[in-house]
Amino acid sequence: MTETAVESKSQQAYAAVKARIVEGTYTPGYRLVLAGLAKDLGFSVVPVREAIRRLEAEGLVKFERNVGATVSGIDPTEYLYTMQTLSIVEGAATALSAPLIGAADIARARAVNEDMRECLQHFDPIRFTRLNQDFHSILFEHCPNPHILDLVHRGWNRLASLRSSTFRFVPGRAHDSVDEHEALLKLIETGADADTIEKAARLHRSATLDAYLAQANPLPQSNAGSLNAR
Amino acid sequence: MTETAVESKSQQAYAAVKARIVEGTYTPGYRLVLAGLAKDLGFSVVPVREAIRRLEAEGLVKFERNVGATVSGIDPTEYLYTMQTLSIVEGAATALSAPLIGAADIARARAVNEDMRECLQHFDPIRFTRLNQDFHSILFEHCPNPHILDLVHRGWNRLASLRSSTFRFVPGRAHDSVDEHEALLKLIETGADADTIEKAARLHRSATLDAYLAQANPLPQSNAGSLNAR
DNA sequence: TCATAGTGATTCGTATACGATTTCGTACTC
DNA sequence: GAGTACGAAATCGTATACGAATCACTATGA
Repeated sequence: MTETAVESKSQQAYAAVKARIVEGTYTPGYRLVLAGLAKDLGFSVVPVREAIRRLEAEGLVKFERNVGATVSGIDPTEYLYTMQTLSIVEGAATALSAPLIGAADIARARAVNEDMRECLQHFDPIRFTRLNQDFHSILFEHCPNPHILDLVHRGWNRLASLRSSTFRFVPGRAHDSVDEHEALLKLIETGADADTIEKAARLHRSATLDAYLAQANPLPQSNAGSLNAR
Repeated sequence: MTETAVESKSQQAYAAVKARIVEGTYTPGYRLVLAGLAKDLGFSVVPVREAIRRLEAEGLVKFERNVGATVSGIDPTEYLYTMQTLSIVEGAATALSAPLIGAADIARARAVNEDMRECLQHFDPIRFTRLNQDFHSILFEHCPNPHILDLVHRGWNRLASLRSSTFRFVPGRAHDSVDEHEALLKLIETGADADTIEKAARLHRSATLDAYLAQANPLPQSNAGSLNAR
């Protein structure tokens, strides 16, 4: 009883390290030493090791044999890959979810989007990003295919760990983003077909990516990142 | 020197167990006992444990806390999820690869497809499935986004471990499949736009899924699995 | 006869210990 | 003065050991 139901130490270690990465205690490049983490958390190295390997599988840390683990950096290339992948799986997840999204969900999403619109005034990239995630979560969480849903979560996790908060780099994108959200809601509300919704959701994300690329790399590098160009 | 460069034991254990699963030594439902595997492979349990967790992350085995691991079964639902996910990521990977596929690749793919066509006579599902993977590999391996490519590989891995070899269940599908391959090649050859290629690749796979569903479940269950259904 | 509590066996979870590998600093030689 | 070889420190990789959780079986009682 007392229901300790405490998760395994591997699990605890995983959650703890992940939290510190996402919250920024461990910045990219930070060296994760097994023994150090173990002593810090009060565990032995074995569960910590397992946690690190899990984080590696998710791409939050890089691990090198006989050398050690470091927190993954904001490699712009990685960011591009992650965003592109996310545009595809999130688009699919949103399209699959659409038929299962009820009026209540739409209302909640719309409320969140209004918060975002307000947020545009005294712009706070962190808060805006959080709201953005809330918004999209409402749209894709009903996805009936757990594998796809898992891929979406992984993508968001990576973005979070990259601490990019794209909107910090491209504040101008925020305004368009809010408008696109409303358009997306309208599509879902009116029961648009899956293909249309998928395309809209995908474009919404790759537009953010393109905005980032345009800002990071002045030359208009065609559509290196966009799959839906044309 | 001598360049043992031997992989870590975790890695060896991972490869060994995975091979046995794919090749069918360990059939679905088979119970993977850590101590047993360890003694069998000559390692200690620690590396074996890590290998199992990796396989779990890839979905080849199911792991339950304090209970143990078993080889994932041919749960039809899992098959559906995997195929649907693969249709999406493989479609995207193929579309992204298309511009990078040269004439030589096309020729190789076409040769493989001819083998498949021959194979239709004295039908051998195992060989046909292998050729099928070869064919598609040529089409998506050039994908410049490593994340997406990784997702595709994982999907194929799962299918392999499920040992479904769909064509064993739906031999009638094989003929159409070969024709669709040729059509796909033509699209790539003529430089069709990414969206068209993606759609074709996706449909090609979901058609296989639909054939399986139709066979497994006589009643025409609308489009439970297909995202591109109209 | 069926339900339930108790007991033993099996297997996982984690700690500790030690060997293997890499890295970095230092001294030596050309 | 620059480059190389050697060695010590740091860190990972794996083995072994023991505690904890789960499961299967049996005995007991209603």
